[in-house]
Amino acid sequence: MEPKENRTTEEAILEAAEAEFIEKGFDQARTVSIAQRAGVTNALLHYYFRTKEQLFDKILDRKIGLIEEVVTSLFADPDLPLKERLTRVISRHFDLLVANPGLPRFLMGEMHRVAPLMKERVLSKMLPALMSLQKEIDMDATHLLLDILSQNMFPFLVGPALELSGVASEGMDTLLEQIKQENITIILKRLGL
Amino acid sequence: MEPKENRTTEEAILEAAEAEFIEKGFDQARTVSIAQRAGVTNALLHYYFRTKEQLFDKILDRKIGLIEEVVTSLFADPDLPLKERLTRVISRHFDLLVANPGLPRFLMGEMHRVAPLMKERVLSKMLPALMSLQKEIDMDATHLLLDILSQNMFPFLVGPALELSGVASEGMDTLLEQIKQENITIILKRLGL
DNA sequence: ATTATCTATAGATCTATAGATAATGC
DNA sequence: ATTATCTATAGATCTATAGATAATGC
Repeated sequence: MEPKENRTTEEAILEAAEAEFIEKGFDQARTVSIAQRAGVTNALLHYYFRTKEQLFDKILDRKIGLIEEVVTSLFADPDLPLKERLTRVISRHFDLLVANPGLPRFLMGEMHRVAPLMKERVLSKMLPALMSLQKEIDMDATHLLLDILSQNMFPFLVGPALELSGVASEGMDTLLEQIKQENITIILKRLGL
Repeated sequence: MEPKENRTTEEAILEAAEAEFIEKGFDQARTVSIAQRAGVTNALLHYYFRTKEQLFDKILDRKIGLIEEVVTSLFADPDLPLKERLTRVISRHFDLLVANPGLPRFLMGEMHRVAPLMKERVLSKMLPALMSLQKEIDMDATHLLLDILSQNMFPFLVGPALELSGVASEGMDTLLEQIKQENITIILKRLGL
């Protein structure tokens, strides 16, 4: 048959792969398990994506795209006051993490694979925006950006440990909202805004 | 021969294992590679430690011991003013990380294995100290502790990415000292100290 | 007559053990 | 006569491919 534009199978594999990779990381993820989740034979996975690594790269690419989007949007609207722009960026990034709570752990865990792609895509695209931001603030702009990302990511990294500290899942929504506001306040305060 | 109290071989394996596990994590670590580093056959590794997992647990135990030590020492000296105690704890913990820069990534990466042991050992031991601390501050004490740990750990987690932001390794010492002081300031400021 | 899918399996990679031998303390 | 060490390999586990067959567009 001709390329039946079979989004269904291909997408099913991609979705299953995303879930599996984020849950278990590259090493613990099993191609057979991914195929199973997708409801296909593992041979099909290789038919569509050739190797486990190529499949992983597709997933990683998507995820980095998400971050890229948020972070660069941060530096759009140069007319908006600095304070508003920062608030927005922090807020959007945090919301992204709420929607993808496994992302920080995933990225950290696969840092060796992530770093090069991250460098190529995110950092290079952001350089001009960072330079312009640098004119508006005292501290190092890259440092500030890293601080924002890290401060937002941390609660998700220690998620499992958070349960330890006895946070019931009912109060989770309000707790997250609280943390978000705290993060905004802390960053702004650091800049004297 | 009788148990020749052969610390040399056993310790060699432990040291090699520590390096390998911290570099590569449990999954990527190879028992053969560990044995090689230690200058012995991999059969010996199994002879002394039975399984890869048991060897790993030995290493993990040591590392958690380090953190436990610092964190609990944090709450010793109840006579010292709060500000001094916190400064000490943050400082000691940061120094520990400087001496073990791979530790944060390792712990995060193996969180599933780490969490239970962490809970059992560190948290339970710390509970009384946390309760007493709670009387002295407004915010949640556990939250504060997590903040301290996370704030200190982050620079090491994003270490690879730090290189990206163009930090030369010559200035590393002073940079780290700077970050440490910043972290202290930030935490104290948050408590109004 | 090209693409999609399946079954079966080759091949690679690792952990762990069996079994033999060397070293050492009693 | 017990412990330490070596060589060789069994066994488990996964990825990836070969080769056959079913489905579909031209």
